[in-house]
Amino acid sequence: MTMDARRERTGTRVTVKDLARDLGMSVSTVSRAFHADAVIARETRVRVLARAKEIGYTPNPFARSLITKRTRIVGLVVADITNPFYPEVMTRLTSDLRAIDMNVMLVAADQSGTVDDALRLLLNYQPDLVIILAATLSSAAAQECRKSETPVIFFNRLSGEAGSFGVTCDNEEGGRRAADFLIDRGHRRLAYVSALADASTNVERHRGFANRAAERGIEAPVVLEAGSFSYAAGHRAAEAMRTLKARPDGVFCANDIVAIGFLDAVRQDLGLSVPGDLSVIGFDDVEMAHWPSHALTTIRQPVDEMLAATVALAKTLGADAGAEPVIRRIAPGELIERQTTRDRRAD
Amino acid sequence: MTMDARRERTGTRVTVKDLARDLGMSVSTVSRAFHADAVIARETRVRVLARAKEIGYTPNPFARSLITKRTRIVGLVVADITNPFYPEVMTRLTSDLRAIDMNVMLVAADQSGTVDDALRLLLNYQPDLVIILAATLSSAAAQECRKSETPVIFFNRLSGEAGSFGVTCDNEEGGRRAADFLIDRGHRRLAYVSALADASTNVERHRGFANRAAERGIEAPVVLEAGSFSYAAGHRAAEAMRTLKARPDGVFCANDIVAIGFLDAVRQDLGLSVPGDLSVIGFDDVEMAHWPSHALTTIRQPVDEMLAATVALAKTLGADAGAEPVIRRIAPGELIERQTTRDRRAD
DNA sequence: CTGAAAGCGCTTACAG
DNA sequence: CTGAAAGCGCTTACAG
Repeated sequence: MTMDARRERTGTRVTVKDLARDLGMSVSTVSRAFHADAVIARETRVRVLARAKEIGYTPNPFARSLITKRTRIVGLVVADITNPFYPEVMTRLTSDLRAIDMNVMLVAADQSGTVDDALRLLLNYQPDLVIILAATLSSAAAQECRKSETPVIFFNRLSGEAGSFGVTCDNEEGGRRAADFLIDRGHRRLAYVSALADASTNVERHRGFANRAAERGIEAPVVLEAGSFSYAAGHRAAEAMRTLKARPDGVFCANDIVAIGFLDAVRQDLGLSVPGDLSVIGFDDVEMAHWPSHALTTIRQPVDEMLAATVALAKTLGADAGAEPVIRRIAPGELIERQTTRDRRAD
Repeated sequence: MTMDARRERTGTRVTVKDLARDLGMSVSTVSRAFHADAVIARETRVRVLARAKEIGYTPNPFARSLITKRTRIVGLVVADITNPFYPEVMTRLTSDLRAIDMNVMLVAADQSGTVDDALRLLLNYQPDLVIILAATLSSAAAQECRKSETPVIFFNRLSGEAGSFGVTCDNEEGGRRAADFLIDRGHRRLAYVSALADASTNVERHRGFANRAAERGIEAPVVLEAGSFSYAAGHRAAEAMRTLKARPDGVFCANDIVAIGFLDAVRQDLGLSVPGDLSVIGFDDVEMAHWPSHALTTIRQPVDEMLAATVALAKTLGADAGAEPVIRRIAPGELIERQTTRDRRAD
């Protein structure tokens, strides 16, 4: 049977068998050529690899994982995609992971609640690793991961579940810096715009902000509830400011997108001036924060370092799925002063 | 051997064998219960499915695809992620595909050029279908898809390659509408801000705009080269306007993100007023277009319909991979008038 | 260092 | 309608 006839019969792919026959070697030998740590003559490996390239053979990953129990698939679970911080993280993570030969299977959760089903299907593909972006897991879902012995990395937002990995910014420190920045510049009536109430990022940023204010003898920051990490939520929080007896002069928002929604509403609907009447600080430094239309003062999220830490973790877990769970907390980047804050000491 | 001991030995998963033994049936029968079109007694199927649910059995998709040659994987290739139009498309596509039981394997191409390698790896996983978002394929890559008989759908941006599927907006019609809108309101010196020069979306929008202007006896629109679909590119195009002898009074931008970059630069760096000195129209109606900070007049991209068409196509191709290639062109949504355009007839 | 054989978890003709 | 057997494309002890 000619090679072409064979390929016709078995679908369109070249298999080990084809390659072995072509080279006059056994299937075992051919297979070994593709495993760096396999015992095989140097010269044999070279011949196999060369010929494989010529006829376009590449091992079928499904057949391989059936035996090795490793799939080189990482499941990426994404929810809150309206935050412009995530698209970049997603794509960069995907290409960085590809660089260490891991493939990303994407799971999108439009509404919270659907994550569970999606995750279950994902788990079917036996990912070597699951990375959760911008979401948390229900404890049922977390348990399924544990049961299938799939390590989970929470990126940015941490989870209460024990036994999982985490990579996050030191959000509390970020909150403290925001407080210092405002207080140093003469702000005295602080407010925090709170996003998703129990997201770790939200809680920690608030805590750092409030604690630092207390340490410096400033009245506790008022909390304006936005409710989620979105533009619309920031908008709503500004409306809520109407009901306050005393207007805050320094506002720290849970993140940039919330800050931008807040800004737009404060200026447009409340008719106030920023930074004239009040200063606003965000968190993340997403690209649009530097656009002149927003020019938002904000704290940079150390994305590069977070990404690097995540990939390093993925690599470790690739070698040893049973590694000890660890939370990596990375210092926030600098506070970037733009045009939504000003010095009030002369007021 | 107890079930638990067996699960210990074979990793952590329950297999057909386990379930068959548990039920006192053959492996074949159990397998048949999971295929709607298999010949099996109604009652048997019910029993199998019920017990499967109890002990958490679900067929291993890898083992299955080894035989069926269908993976239920769709490869999603994404490039230009800075356009906020895409994150939404990506996640919605992912969940819609999940609804028809297809899983998304993500490939990110940061730079053009890397798509080829990424695609090759993807093809290894034998996706039933590849969807290309915001990118084109090199002809080498396109040929690899053909060779492996993997259907390709181009979403939004079309490709010159024959034999592939396409879902796009009727961009030419969109361009015509932009021209009519501006001309009807007294604009006479038109300009087009061109993004990626040979992207089909860019070419078609420009063509429709220019053709309609010609039909209505208006001088051919000046072309301002932005060079890509990004904020920074729009910014550059505004700078390029400095060298023009006559300033345009009506500008149609290749898409919203380019328009926003253009707007910011026109106002900030050129010190011009929009819509006072000139009107600006975008294309897409991304979420931020309605933020008061931009309030961009734009043409809505019919995302819902495009998504629906893509999923329908995916379904068809799932049933019959050899379906006749087709390009679906969907009428653009309405032109939404906001605050970057005004009526100049009284000027 | 290489090859023959068993087996990963499934599906699907083929008998009965 | 059900079961035994072959086989999908690989990897990996086990001999030699």
